[in-house]
Amino acid sequence: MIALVDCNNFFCSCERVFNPTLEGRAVVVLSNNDGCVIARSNEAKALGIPMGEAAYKYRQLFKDKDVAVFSSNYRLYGDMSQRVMNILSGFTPDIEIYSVDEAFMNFGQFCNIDYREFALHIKKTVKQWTGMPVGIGVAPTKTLAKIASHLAKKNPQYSGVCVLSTQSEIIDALHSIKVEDVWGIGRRLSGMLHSFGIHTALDFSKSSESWVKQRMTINGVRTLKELNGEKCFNLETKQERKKSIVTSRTFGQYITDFTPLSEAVSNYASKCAYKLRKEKSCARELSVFVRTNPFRHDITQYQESKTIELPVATNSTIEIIKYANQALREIYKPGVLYNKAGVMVHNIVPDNQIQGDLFDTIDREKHNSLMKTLDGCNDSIGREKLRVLAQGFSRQWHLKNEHLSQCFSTSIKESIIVNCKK
DNA sequence: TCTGGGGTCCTAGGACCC
DNA sequence: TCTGGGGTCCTAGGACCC
Repeated sequence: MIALVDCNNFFCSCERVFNPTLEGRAVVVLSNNDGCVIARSNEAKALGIPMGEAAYKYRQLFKDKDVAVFSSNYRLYGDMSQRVMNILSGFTPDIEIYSVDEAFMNFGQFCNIDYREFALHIKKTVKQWTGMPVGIGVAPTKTLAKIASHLAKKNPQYSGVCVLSTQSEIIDALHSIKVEDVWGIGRRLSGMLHSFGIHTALDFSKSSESWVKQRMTINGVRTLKELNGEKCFNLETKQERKKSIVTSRTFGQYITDFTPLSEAVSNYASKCAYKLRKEKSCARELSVFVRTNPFRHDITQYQESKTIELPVATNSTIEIIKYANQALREIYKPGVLYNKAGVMVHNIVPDNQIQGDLFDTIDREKHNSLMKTLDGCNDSIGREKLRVLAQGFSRQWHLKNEHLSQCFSTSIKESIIVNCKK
């Protein structure tokens, strides 16, 4: 059996843990730039606030209904996530951290246990130790565990835990789930399935393999088999090396000049380099992209990207910033109202398996030790305090986040620095 | 006025190899 | 009139996930 532990309304719950007055109140968390609604408490869902909608459309409703609005505070959420995952890892090392707020756990190794009792115990422990409410679904496959956790949240009588073990329990569950709510079936495929009269997970589970293969490729077949109790997705317990890393942002205001655009791109490049070093990886390719606001039909649209192959795989901030700017110069067009840019690194290799270059002019040892010092400083005194000059200080591109909560659980060192300065 | 960010996998088709 | 068989690699586009 496989369990899926899923934090309830994760970002909202993180805000609540440190601000109990929010209990019982509608809470929403907005995306970067306070753009879209990306998390809602149950009370906010009940008010009909949809997921992913533009926040400005709901300003009045927020005011009228006294909704607590937060900008996203990813430091806080990342730290809370780690705490929850640490606790789960204490129950079994056989765990896959699937996303910031979800983990699969292998229950197969436990003999003679009552799955429901065990899951309730996990749920209670997480709540007690971190304040985070979770729902748990237990079933023979990952896809069914997803369905079980969905049911655990929707039906109060389950008290947050739903176990699907017998055939009849599974059939009842499949009957109650819409096909578009099945893991792996998105908007396009569910639309197609509806047109064939397939509306519930149970309808879909009865489809023939060849029919599904033809219309939904091999992934559809895997989902089909999983719904019928056959494991196709294994637990990925060890973290694989990332195949690509992206840092991109929508700007708080439009940018036209090269210099601030270059500063923004340099900052994203620096972030990519930092992420690479944390993964002990280097990249052999880098892309930069820029674009205008696609929602503004009144302005000339422009969107371009440029990919550069690096002579030697690297994770040096200095080098990556240099190539990012080289790429940016090739796609920069004056007079354009840019509203987003990003840097992507790919063709990633382990940092100890790098193909050298006979004619390399860079002292890589020196870069490495400089980067170690850079990270050491920034990890202890606060992010990006020490930076490459190209990253600039004007921050014309900085994000709008007018409703940011404190970094309750991670800001101690930074506040010490501030106090020392005072 | 105001609409996020970061990933993965699969397939078809083209180019190329012997 | 008639033109094989088998394979790899790359890319763009589409689909999905959180």
